[in-house]
Amino acid sequence: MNHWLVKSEPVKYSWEKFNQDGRTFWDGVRNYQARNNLREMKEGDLVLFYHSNEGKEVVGIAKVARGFYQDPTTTDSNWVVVDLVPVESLKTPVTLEQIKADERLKDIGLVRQGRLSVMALKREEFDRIIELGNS
DNA sequence: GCCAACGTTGGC
DNA sequence: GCCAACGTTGGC
Repeated sequence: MNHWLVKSEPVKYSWEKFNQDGRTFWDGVRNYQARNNLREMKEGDLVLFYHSNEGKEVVGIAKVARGFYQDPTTTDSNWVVVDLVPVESLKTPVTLEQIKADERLKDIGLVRQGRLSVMALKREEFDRIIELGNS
């Protein structure tokens, strides 16, 4: 199983809204690197949900409910989406500041490649963030 | 609101 | 195929 992190601006699509919806397709990715990551997501993979711009913190855990398929919001076959469902909220959100300050997390994609909106996480990184979020 | 980082586009 | 110009993202 793989681990991922996706970003969303809460103004556009927040964790709260996601939980109300119960399920969503992750659209709007228009970057090849992010798209390639979407294509590698498999049903059952776990995904951290990060709020960019406002909050700047990891707020919850989601799960891939359906692997990639054509983005229904465009006819351009370059772009795909995956279906996500919420799993649980972190007890305390893990801020970007905490991540940068953590010896084990300071090299993750979120810090090194700030603009990428869908990225892979190592299991250790994923587990560490969960640990911080539940302590 | 500014700016750094970085991806994309287009001229040559 | 290089590189300058430009656009977008996201932290501050």
